[in-house]
Amino acid sequence: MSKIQHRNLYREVADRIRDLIEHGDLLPGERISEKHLCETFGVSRTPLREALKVLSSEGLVELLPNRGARVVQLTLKMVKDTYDLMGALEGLSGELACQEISDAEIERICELHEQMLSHYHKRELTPYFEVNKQIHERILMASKNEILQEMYSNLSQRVKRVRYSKKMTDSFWRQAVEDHENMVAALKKRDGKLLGQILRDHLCNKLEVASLSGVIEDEGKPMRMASS
Amino acid sequence: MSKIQHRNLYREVADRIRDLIEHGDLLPGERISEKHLCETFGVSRTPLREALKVLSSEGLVELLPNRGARVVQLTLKMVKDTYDLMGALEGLSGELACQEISDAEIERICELHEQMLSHYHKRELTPYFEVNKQIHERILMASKNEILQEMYSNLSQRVKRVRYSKKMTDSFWRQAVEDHENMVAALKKRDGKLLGQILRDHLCNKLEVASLSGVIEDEGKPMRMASS
DNA sequence: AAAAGGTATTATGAATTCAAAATTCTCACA
DNA sequence: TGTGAGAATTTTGAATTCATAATACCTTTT
Repeated sequence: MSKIQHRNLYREVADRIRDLIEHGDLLPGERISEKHLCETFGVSRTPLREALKVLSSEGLVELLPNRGARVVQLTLKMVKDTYDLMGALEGLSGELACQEISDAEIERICELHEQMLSHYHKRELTPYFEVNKQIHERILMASKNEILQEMYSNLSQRVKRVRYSKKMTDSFWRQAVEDHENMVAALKKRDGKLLGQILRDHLCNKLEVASLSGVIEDEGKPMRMASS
Repeated sequence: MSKIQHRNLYREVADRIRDLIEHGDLLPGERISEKHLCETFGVSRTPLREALKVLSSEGLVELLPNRGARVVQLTLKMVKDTYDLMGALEGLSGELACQEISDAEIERICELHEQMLSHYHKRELTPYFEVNKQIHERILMASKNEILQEMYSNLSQRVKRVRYSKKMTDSFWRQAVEDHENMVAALKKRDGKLLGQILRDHLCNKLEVASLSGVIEDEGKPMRMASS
């Protein structure tokens, strides 16, 4: 692990800690040793502690007065709440996108949609998810609402480290693709209300939450994390 | 200005700075002098700087590398974006509330609604707004989604310091009350979809943004703030 | 008088130091 | 062997110090 560049130190440190959390190198519940992290990054406690404050207000770590910091332990409830929020934000992004998006960008999304369909028909799961993600990202960008984008990526970051088995049953998958067909249609018509509605109800989120049930230790109790 | 209590210093400092910003004692664009604030609060630079980091990730101040901090200067676009987001979050709160709320709490909201109607009929603007706010807050609480509540209050904080004249024309006001009638009806029926829809479209937000046009210096340019 | 260049001052970024709280360890005693 | 009081150690919270970047000031030159 290479030493950190000395520019905007606290921000770099925050980025690195985010990575550690996302990749499961820092486990939830586990106490974060300032000293240890300082040595790993080769920085003093000042920027490290500043980074922890930021991460705390991002909801990634929690600070216990006089007792240091720890990675937030997600519960099923918290993940559900987060996905509900992300759904609402995606809905808004759809509404706004219809007002703001350019014809060229609609065209680009249609192309991606075709690609996605192709992956669907060939049953190529990973590329399907990749293109799927890009479509959602492009709609989010098209909303031209930066605060929305920031909030969405913050929420996304919070739940990134949860690994669940995406049990893509055939009927689920068909439904998802159908949703996307409707999305593209709504986008072409620039029907914001409709696109928003579809995105809010898009089963992608619901599916993910549903599949969580299998990975959960116990309702209201901490969740199992990915170990990498 | 009394000295600060020495417990969770950075948090206290952040609270105090939030107040200063909200009340217009720290003006947008103006550089925040660390030294000055340290003296006012009677703390060292360490907790102050930690507080600034937090406020920065809350979107209240911006940090310029090697050039200190300043209060974020809101533009009309930023305020619009924020209100769009708040609308979406209120919509979600409505959907969730219908699933989670207790009959007693519905009853309580109905009472508040009656109060609000009474203020409306007597044309008591300030009490009307007060009760109105309480109703929205209670629906937000009823969603039982803490992250949603946090995000909403963060967004709310960002635009709090903008003072605009609420030009409550008669037709606007009547429409708002009608919206509330529909909201209460949807809540009683526990029709989440409907309540969400109403809240998203509720003209309260739109109205507020609309009235901003009068207070704005220039599109895309910084906004005039309240001076207190 | 205005502009340019260079020095002095100030403010910020980060490391270090100091104080206080929490944790661990030791050892007496049941 | 287990338990608890108290000392020693570690860790955190906050102030201070040090280094560097930005700003202000002052001189010099045209």
